Amino acid sequence: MKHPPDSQPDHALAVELIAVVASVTGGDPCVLTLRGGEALPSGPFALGHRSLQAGLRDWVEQQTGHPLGYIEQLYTFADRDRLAGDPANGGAGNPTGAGARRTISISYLGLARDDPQGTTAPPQARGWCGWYGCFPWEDHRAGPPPVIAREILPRLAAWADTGPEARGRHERSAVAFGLDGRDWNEELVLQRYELLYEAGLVEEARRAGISDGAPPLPGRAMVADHRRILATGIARLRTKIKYRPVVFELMPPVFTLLQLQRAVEALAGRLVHKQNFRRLIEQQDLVEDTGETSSETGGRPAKLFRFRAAVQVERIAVGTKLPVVRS
Amino acid sequence: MKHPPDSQPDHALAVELIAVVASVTGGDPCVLTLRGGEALPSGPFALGHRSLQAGLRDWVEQQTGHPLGYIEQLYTFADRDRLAGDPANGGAGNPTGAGARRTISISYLGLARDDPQGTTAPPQARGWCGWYGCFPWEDHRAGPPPVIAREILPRLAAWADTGPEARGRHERSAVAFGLDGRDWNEELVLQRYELLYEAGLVEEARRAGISDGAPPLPGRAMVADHRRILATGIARLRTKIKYRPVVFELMPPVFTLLQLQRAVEALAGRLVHKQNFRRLIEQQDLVEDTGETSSETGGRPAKLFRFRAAVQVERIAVGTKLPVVRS
DNA sequence: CCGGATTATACTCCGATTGAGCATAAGAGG
DNA sequence: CCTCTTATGCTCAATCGGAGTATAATCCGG
Repeated sequence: MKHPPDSQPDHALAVELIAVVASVTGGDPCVLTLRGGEALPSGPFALGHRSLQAGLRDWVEQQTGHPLGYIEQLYTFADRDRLAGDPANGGAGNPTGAGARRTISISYLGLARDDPQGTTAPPQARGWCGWYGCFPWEDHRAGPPPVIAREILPRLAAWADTGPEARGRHERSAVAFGLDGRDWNEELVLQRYELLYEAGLVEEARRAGISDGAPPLPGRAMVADHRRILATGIARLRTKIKYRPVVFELMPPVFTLLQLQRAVEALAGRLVHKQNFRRLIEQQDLVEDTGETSSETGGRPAKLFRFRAAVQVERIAVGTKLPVVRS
Repeated sequence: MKHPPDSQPDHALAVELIAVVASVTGGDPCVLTLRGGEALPSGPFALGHRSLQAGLRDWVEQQTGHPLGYIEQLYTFADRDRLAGDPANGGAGNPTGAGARRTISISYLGLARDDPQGTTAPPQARGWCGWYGCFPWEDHRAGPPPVIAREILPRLAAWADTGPEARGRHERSAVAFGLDGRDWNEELVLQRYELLYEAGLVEEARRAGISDGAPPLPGRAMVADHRRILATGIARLRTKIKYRPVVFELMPPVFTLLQLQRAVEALAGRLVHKQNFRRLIEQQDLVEDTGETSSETGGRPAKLFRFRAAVQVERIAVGTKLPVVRS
């Protein structure tokens, strides 16, 4: 057909599916992991799979026992040196030259409810692992984490000073961490992680031979580039909750507005204005009153709401804006 | 390592890179194609490629001679029956069962300036092919195209009536085409194409055995599922121009605000309010005055502007909004 | 039974943003 | 000079979004 004759299937290419499955348990955002937080669920894409989605669901369910609800494709990774230094990939003994076997990872973001059906085991026992254990600098719900001012900023500044493009490095740091009067932007999860990687402040960078000499930052590392994929997923979710009603995929069937707010705050890593949040939810008709109330919370009983499923279809239509002309 | 023993590389998997490269020529949005609009540039991903992006650039440049500027990953396709009935894939003689060879297509969106350097050949001769030739129902700059009311809506309605889930089909049609008092949403390019495909109104559907009996809608079909991939690219670009200054990648180094507006309108497929558009551009500091003017346009000479490159970095920081609390 | 403490929910206020349009400026062409 | 055409400046009202005040229900300890 249309390709040159050297287009035979390349036997050194492996295609794998990998999942970032998020939930909120006990007020904290979690991701589904294997082996106590070391790795994301993943498995090879096989001919038997009807589609990428189907294959992904199979693997996740098989490896973790959790059925998935909503899923969406995240990103496809295939850089030659993305697994550099990873022991599972041959480690230092298998440097990243040509001829190495190449893995293409197609990542998905999934959302699930943590459903402690019958079990009394803690979430960790069921594979859930808190995000902020991997990214301590991302949780600003109680103000900026001290690690930023105490460790990250000085070390980033030192790194920026050394480089040939000091100017650019300083600016990227400033944008990523909201310095010089800029606002903190919770969506820049991936940019921050990649900056820290480049600067040699995270464990994975040191595996690849990049380090600033000091020990890595606090924050649990993961196998291969799984932490980068997780960062990609978190970033996507933080963006998405703002224009599509996906939070509800993480909520129980019935909930109070404060519970909903706490879930959003957990994901976004920052606090939201209570009254304005309620106004936002209500004026968009996202929820409906169940008529019942909950008095679990200590104060005045809260109304219980349920998500209006009809919204799923309607809300597809809300775009962002351009100064269009009507006629 | 961590996967079951059957995780050997699958020799029946082929990985291809495929590009939707957009530009605006003479006021109309175009995409870079091969063979007069039949196919998008594409080629197998090879071990020699440093990264997906690098491989894509190689293929596009080799096949079309156009160097790429901005590119971003779009989506990865691998459904078993996405190439159903495509002659290049074995056609009807190679039904889509298991055992068939499987192609994974990693698609990218690229932006390029059409640069008629030296040539006087028309854009088509250089591989550019107007979007709206493929999607006549997407161009609303001169009002809703008549084909919608005359052909699409009646046939969609008929299709919706027959189905078991008539309710859902009608609602999806209404959302996609802005019926029943809803607004037209130019971002839903992919939803519309997929709806028309499901309803059997487009050529590609008939290849796969889906048709409503009548001849396909006007609009040039493409090889395999390239038209779907193009729809994905257009949708992404229409979304993206609203929150990231990517239009400038399509503009000459110096331009008038009206030229800029026309480019945006070409992409969005609808007209924008002139004065408000200017206000938007200026208040975001996206451009700077060059001091020169152009009198090409027949009326009062227009100031010439240039894109402020500094914005690229700054604008990364603009997120969407949540009612956050400041402290 | 009363007075906090605690959470829920209703409303108000104001500045910024956005949609829509009017008015004026500066050329070209007759 | 008059008219046509495009460019550009400016106004006005409606809406949105951020921030805070006020009031309503509960629980709990005394």
